[in-house]
Amino acid sequence: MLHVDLDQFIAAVELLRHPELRGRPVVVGGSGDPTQPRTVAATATYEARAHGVHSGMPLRTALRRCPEAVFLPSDPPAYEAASERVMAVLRGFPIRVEVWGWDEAFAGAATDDPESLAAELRAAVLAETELSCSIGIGDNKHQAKLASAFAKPAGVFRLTGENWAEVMNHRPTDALWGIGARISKRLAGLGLSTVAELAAADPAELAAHFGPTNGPWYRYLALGKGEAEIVTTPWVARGHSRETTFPRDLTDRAELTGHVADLAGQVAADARAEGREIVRVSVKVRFTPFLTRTRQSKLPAATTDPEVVTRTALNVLGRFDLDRPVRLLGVGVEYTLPGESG
DNA sequence: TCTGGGGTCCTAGGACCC
DNA sequence: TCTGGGGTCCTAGGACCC
Repeated sequence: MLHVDLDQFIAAVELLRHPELRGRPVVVGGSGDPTQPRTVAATATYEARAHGVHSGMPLRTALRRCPEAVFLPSDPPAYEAASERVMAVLRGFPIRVEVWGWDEAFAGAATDDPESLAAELRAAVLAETELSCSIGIGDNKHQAKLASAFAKPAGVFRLTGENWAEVMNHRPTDALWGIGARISKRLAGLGLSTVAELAAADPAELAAHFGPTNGPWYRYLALGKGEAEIVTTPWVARGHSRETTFPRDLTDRAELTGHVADLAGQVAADARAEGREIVRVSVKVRFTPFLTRTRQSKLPAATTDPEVVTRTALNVLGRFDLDRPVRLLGVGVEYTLPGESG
């Protein structure tokens, strides 16, 4: 099992289009206007990171920290196109490829020498797309995914059952793929701070604290286990959503209604374009300063009718207390899955 | 650091039914 | 009404990931 991870993907694509910016601090995000409030960086080059800028940072903060940085707008179609070229290169090899977002893929192959295969994949991707990637080798997706991070930049690393304990045991639990800051903190509260401690924990006690599925699963992760099957068929989306953070808070009822109607129209059009039927509509409202609430409604029957989606979204919006300023509105839908009846 | 947008899965509690 | 024990559906929220 291999995990292919493009190095600094968005920044690398932008530098291919703007070679004159190589070596300069570059920040990509939003419409590229660093004075726009409530917009964050999608990525930052190493030169910008040296000034303390990182992805997720508000552009206005990035501008303060690095006034000489070049700010570029985010251009998803360009990243999509670059991703397609990379995946096409991978599919040219006699391997099974499972695409995992723009800049990642898992690959399965029967080989005695995964390091050589990884080196060939890296060389081919670089030669045909000018993009650098790192490759992790593991017994399963979890191990391969962590290994590719250790391989960065532009390298190959192997993490299997053989060296798992040696490489991982001393690390904090949030080093595992699927355990974030919150769970890691709760685990630490139970005296489980390292991967080794979590691996040795009592599954029943974990289940009591984190639920019957999640608790024991965390211990599995600490033991280096994980999904090992490559799925080459395209992913079938469960649903789809659209949301907007407004540069200034909204308070006017008619404006809120208008935005929700627009968003509902978009998700309905998206569903139609994908040929999917809608069974549930949800509305998300983020109040100032940052309180987020959702309400949802199951439709009496699956539909593709934009009018039904919009009417339902407006109904759901009506169930909120809208007496506080609103900074974000979102509308999401859930689809029927193939094989389910509408 | 006044904190994007788009996803997935799990959990808990209430309603309802037998 | 002095009120057991499920099972299922639905909703809201939390956590994680890219």
